Amino acid sequence: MSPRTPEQSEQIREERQAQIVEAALKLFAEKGLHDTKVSEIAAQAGVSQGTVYWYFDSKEELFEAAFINQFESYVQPFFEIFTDEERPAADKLMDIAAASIDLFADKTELTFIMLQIMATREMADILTHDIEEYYTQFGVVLPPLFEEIGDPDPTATTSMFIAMLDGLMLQCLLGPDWFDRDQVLAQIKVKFNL
Amino acid sequence: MSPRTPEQSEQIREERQAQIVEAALKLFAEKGLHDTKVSEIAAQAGVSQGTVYWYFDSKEELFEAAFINQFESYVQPFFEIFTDEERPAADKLMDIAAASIDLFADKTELTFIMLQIMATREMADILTHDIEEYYTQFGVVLPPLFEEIGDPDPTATTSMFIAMLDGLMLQCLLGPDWFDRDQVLAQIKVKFNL
Amino acid sequence: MSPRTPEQSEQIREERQAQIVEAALKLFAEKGLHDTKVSEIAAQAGVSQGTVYWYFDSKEELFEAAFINQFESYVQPFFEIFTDEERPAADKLMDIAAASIDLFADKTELTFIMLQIMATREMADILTHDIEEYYTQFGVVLPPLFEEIGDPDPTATTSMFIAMLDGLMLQCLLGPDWFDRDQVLAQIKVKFNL
Amino acid sequence: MSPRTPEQSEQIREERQAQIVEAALKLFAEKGLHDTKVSEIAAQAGVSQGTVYWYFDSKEELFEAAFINQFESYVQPFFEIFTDEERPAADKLMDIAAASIDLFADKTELTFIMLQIMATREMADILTHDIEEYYTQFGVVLPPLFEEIGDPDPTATTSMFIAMLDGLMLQCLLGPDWFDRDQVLAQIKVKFNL
DNA sequence: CATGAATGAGCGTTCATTCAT
DNA sequence: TATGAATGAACGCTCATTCAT
Repeated sequence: MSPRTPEQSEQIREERQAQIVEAALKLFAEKGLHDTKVSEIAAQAGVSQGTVYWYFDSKEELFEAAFINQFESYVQPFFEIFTDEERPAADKLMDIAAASIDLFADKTELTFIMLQIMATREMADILTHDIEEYYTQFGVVLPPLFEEIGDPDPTATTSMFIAMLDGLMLQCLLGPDWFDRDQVLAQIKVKFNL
Repeated sequence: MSPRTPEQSEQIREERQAQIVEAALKLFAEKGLHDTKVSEIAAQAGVSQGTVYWYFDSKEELFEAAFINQFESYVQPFFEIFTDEERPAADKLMDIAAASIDLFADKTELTFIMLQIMATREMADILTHDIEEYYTQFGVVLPPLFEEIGDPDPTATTSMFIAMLDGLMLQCLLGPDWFDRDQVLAQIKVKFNL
Repeated sequence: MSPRTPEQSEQIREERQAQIVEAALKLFAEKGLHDTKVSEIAAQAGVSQGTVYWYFDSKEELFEAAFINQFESYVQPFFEIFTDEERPAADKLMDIAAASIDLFADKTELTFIMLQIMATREMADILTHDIEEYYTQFGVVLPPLFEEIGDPDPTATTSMFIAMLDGLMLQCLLGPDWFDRDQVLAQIKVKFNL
Repeated sequence: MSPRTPEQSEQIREERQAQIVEAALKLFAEKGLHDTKVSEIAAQAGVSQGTVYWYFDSKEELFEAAFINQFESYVQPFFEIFTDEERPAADKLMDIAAASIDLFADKTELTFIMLQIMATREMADILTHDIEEYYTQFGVVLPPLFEEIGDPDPTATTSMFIAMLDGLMLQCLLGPDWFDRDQVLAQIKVKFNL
């Protein structure tokens, strides 16, 4: 009956937020921003509608929060690979390919949401910006790696490489059986001389 | 004085329908199904809201009609390449790559809409089905071509090839400047031995 | 190819009008004024929507026309009985009862429409007026007949008598099997001393 | 500060629902289902349109709810008379007649709505079913009563009796002055030997 | 006379958001 | 903090009516 300590309060806040974000992520991925009702998110999260608005100012903000929150953990693995000084370029590139495929298969929900953002020109610019930055990073980091392994046109090859990974993402989304992970990785190794 | 002949009626019907589909396509691509209001489509098409409903039973039906209508002309070029008996496999594959890139750049609107459909799991199954069929076709036609040019693993290579083209589509959508068409085509030629 | 004579024109007019009124009557009776669309009436009558408006200024006018048109032939039998000088009062009253029951069974459609009019307070006053006049007529004509046969309270008896006939109408509408025409007529004869 | 207790919530729910049903009943009776706008019901009930939909899924459901809700209290008096073991048959029948007339005069609104339901063939079957059941009850309970008082054809007499009461209902609806309650009751007593 | 395409006001319904408790 | 009742702007859709042909 004693009032909660600030720490407890904080903890509750974080738990509730996480609950709501998780619920939102699931439903947004399934049905998109507009077909997901706040009431559904509340129900899925086991809280009332009012509570959703206690933690987020609007549905859109919740969407952004859900996206950004997850996006960082999404991008993390790549930056770890990028910054590993020791590993040879060829191995790094193979690691990126593998990480990419596995990530898409794992974090399907976020992937769907990314796609939704890209599929609509007028969607919140912040998000589009985040995604563009992510692509840009790849565009900066990858060419030197391809150069290192003697690729004749590192820029174009980078485009192909990124494109291929993104395309595999689409195939993942359509269904888990569109390609064989290991066979495809093997061919990537061959085709890109890794 | 006299009522319109059936031919005139039919012609009017087709014209109006085309107007509306065109307007819808544009707006759907820009803003997605939900953010596009029927009133906007009507205004863009230069007709009244009621007229939209004279030709289509619902906004959703219009979305599907707009999609399917365009989808066929979208897919056409590929089937023409597929069925050309004379052309060597390597050339066909290069033609497909070029056609794909050019198509995405050309028919941006439909491409956006396809992406929207894929980005939402619960979207009209008919449409998803159409798209899946399209992918399946590629999965059937391409492996023999890669086999013909001596590729060691035609299935996996096909996955890579399709993925790459789709990924380039995504890059097209993000903006026209993400890659250089000709350089990338040149690298495709090299990497896939075409 | 020669133009129609005025007589032919007139005949066509009347035929068309009759077609439309008949169709309207049927649909109004089934579904009521509001649930019957003009397009349905047109289809049922085998003409275009525009044609309906060529003959009637509005849906409401068509409703009234359909009602009034039929109402006269509905009321006719009663006035014939009323004005037959020769027939004894008791026989007249039995005739009225029989005519009433048979009429309700016969002209079900109009009966439904009358009921709809009565069921809604704000319905076109003209129609309500017609119906009230019809009741009033009965209220004027019947008491003397009951007086003639020595009824102690002709006014109250008239109310009962009319009410009973109307109530039998309701039973007719609910279904044809709610009462046995001849048995009920026999009891009317007994109860009202006819 | 603290959220409402479940009891408070429940109470509010019931109050609001009653408000809305009452408003709906009034307007439906006056103008019928279609001519009554949800916005009008909301205004009459002193709530917003949204609130109407918080309590009822659709206008039609509200119509049914309003009807059913009231129908039970409508029918109640009759069943009390039916089940009174002591009272002689003749008295029961007179009670029924009196109760019927008074009910129609009292609960005019529900009576109008019943009539609307009966006047349209295609109206919600549940409601028609309720009304039919009500008639059937009378058809079961009344004949033995008439038999008890020595009526020669209890079935036919029952039809007449019910019909008369319904017909008086119609006269009530047309206006309060169409008949004199006590005089008519007196004549009923005479004619039906009660 | 007749057609049916076109109109647009109007209504039912939804749902993000607010707020009293 | 949390609830869920309440709000009302907004939108999809209907359909009586009009009008060019």
